Amino acid sequence: MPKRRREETDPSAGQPKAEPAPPAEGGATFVDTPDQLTTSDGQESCLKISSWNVDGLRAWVKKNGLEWVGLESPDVLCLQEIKCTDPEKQVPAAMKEMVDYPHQYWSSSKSKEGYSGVAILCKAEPLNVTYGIGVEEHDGEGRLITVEMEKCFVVSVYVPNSGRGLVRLDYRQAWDGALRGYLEELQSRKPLVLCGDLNVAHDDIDLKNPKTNRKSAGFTPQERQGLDQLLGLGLVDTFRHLHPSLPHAYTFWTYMGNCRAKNVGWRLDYLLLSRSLLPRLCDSKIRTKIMGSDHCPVTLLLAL
Amino acid sequence: MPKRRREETDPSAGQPKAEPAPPAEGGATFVDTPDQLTTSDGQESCLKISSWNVDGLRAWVKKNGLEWVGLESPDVLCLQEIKCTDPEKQVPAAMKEMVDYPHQYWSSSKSKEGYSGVAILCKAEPLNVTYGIGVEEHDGEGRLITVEMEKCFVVSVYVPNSGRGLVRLDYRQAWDGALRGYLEELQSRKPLVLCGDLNVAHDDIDLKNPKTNRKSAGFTPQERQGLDQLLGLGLVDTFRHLHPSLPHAYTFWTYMGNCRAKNVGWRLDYLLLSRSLLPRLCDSKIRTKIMGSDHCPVTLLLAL
DNA sequence: CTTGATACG
DNA sequence: CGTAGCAAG
Repeated sequence: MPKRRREETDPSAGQPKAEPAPPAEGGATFVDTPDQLTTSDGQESCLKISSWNVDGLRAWVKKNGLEWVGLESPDVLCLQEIKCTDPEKQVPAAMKEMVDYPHQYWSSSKSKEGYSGVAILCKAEPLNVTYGIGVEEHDGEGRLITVEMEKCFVVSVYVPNSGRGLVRLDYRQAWDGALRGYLEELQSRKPLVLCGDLNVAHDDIDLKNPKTNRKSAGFTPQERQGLDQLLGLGLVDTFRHLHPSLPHAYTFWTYMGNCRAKNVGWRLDYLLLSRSLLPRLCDSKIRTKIMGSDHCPVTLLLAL
Repeated sequence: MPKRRREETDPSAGQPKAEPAPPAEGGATFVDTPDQLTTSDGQESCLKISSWNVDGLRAWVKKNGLEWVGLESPDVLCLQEIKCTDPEKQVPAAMKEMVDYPHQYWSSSKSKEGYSGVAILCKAEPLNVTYGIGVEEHDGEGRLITVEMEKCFVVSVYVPNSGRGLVRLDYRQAWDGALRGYLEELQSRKPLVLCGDLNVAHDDIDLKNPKTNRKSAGFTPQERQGLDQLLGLGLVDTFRHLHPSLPHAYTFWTYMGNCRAKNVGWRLDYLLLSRSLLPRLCDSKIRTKIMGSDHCPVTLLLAL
């Protein structure tokens, strides 16, 4: 019997998931079922990976983001948009001193102050850590860190936003291509988990208002095709794989206009898994209710 | 018997003022005695003028600054550092619609956004209103408004800060000179009351730490001499006139380091009165306890 | 709407 | 420390 990561037993474990039901108030959302702690063939989860676009690490810490980290207790925590130009000095002590996460890796934007930036925190020391995608022109904004584990790579990524008026769509497409090249090479060595804010809703089901957003950053044909091509590398959108037609499941809501209360959101945060690891997938969760940013965290459970 | 401005009778009216006594907690401050509502020869106060550096009008309104205005109910209210680039649009409606103050005059910085700016609000319509000191190079930052009343001019002024490292001390001295010229001419026509943030502590008694601030903006010999020269025009520092050696009486406390709680402050806000009106002086008050800005308001009572 | 950097005090 | 502007999302 594989080692267990906690005491709890889930009565619904192994049962098929319930599909959507309208909530009592606010906009429609999906039902948050209990975590599935085993694979379809009964292997138990032992690797938990979470990802969260924190929209400013320091503000997020003040809003008790760390409390959730303690409760979720992932083995690997990927963060995006930390907005710390100098992580050494700017990351709050409470974060740096978390006893469960002695292995912390930070990357920040060299060009713009207080912009972008990603991190990976690990309970166990990884075999190796690398920063960026190895292409000078795409590695100045602190957008990617890779940690190498025994059985896989884990990547924390913050894909560039195409901007109001799509002013940065061209750059975005260049980035998407470069990221693809990087991941293709990486995956040729070992399977991988790509975690983070891909800044694109893949399909109509992945945002509240697909009709009116076909020309908006995050839902242009170009960006959607970029994700298509990423999946073409043999990466699986784990959440959508488990819930092929589950609507109202979003990970981002703009702060404007009370969108979160109305569940007017976008699914921008993904946990992509190399197809070879799909048999090891236990669950892929969207922690819809967790507050602290304009994004919510997502969590992957693997029997690895 | 002169007309009365309110019902209240003050039991200590006509009595000599009590001088300082250390407070129970926090730093030493002066005892806030009741308002003196008559002149030394028994004429009753009928003109009340208040001045307040609000350090951002919109934030100050949110902090209920208007509530104090309603309670104090001055005939003329002078404000400084309103930080509204476009008063028409940016002054909160609650302010513009105050029924007691139908006559409102605003001036804002044309050069820097959200910087400086002064105002005068009147219960009664003034005979005339003018903006600035009539010198082009000193009238771009919204630093002075003059209203003409029957018996006097009332001026709301925000004197330029000399800045960290005294980077603007030269400009400050030019301003001080130009202000002097303006007031000299004004006073030749009618006595005046100069209200506002003169951005200088006149003497050692006017700030908590004179020793360590001799080279700080607001206490340089140059700035202090500027105020000397202003007084040389025949203007009386009304508060100091009434309390020649009263220490710990400040109108400004930096937000840094909890200075207000410790009464580590500066007396930067003044109510200067043409000497000819001195017989009409009833009282000059520092409303030390009134919150809403890093300055507190000051109030002048005249039998005019 | 919210973060963070900047100017100014 | 706090206000107000800005860029970015």
